[in-house]
Amino acid sequence: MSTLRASAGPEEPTASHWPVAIGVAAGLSGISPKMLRHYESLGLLGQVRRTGSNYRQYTEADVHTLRFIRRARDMGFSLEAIAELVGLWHNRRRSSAQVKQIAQRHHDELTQRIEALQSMQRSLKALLCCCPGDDRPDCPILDDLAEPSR
Amino acid sequence: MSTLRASAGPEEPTASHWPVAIGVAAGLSGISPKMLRHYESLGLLGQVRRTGSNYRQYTEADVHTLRFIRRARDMGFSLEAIAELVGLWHNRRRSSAQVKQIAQRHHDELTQRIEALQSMQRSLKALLCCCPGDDRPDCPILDDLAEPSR
DNA sequence: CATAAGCTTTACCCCCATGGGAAGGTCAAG
DNA sequence: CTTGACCTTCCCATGGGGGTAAAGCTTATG
Repeated sequence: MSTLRASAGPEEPTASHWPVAIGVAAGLSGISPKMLRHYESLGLLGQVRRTGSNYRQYTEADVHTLRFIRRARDMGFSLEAIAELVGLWHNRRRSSAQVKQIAQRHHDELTQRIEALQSMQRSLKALLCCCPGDDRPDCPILDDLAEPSR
Repeated sequence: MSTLRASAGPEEPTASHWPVAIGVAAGLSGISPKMLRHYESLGLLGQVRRTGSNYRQYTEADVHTLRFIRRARDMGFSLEAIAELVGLWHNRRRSSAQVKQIAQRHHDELTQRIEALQSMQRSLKALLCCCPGDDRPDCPILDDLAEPSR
């Protein structure tokens, strides 16, 4: 056990000492150290402070932002959209309309992706129900892929 | 106009002379030359014949396989699954159960992906309907991303 | 025959979001 | 001091493509 890690329990919601090292920030935010470095390189976090030996030091505010990012990612926002959302979150002169527009755009993209997948699934289902699934080679799935019936 | 291209109309379903060059095969199959080379490097097509000057030559059977691949791709099969499907298609000792298993697995994966996207969309919708979308900064979307209400 | 246009070849770099791993520096405990 | 966990940067891989460039081949035209 290293004192760099959170001292209390596993996945404790609060860290003992601020600022914290990347491993602790990862545990607290639910984002892997790998991704933390990546997000930083993409500018999602601004500049993270460093120790004399170049270790990253995450403040409580940083970890708060990371949790924000994590939840946005869980909703499927692209990293580009997340960067915009974080920017608006930290901007007091934002309008809720700006935020809503980003969210609405993502919602519409989700609709399109869902419909595309559902369309594939409908085609697939139509073929699946015709296939006997037995030991013989005759298979309407392959037949349709070879030359569609339409 | 080059005689390497299909001679009759645009997007004609049959080519004049077999074998054909990659551009013609691309037009006939609906797969870009780039992807034809990529699929070949992945072993989806076996080895394509070459001319003395190293140009690929696609037979009618090759193009038939390419159309098979194209339709499988349109249904969202992974290239790995497509490789299996092509193998079964060309194998007289296959059983339709083998094909059906691959298709069923893909169907289940689609179900999971659709459900994941729908779950995101539900969360998003719940936030969207609470956001006024006006000029003021107060935004329940940002509030929820910052600290989820539950 | 010569040249230009258009095709093909290989070999790169890019996108998304994420993961693995190497090579080397740093730090606390035994 | 050694061990081993942790950190740093950098490269490579995924899937399913996109593009770009330099070079070579083929065909049509003058």
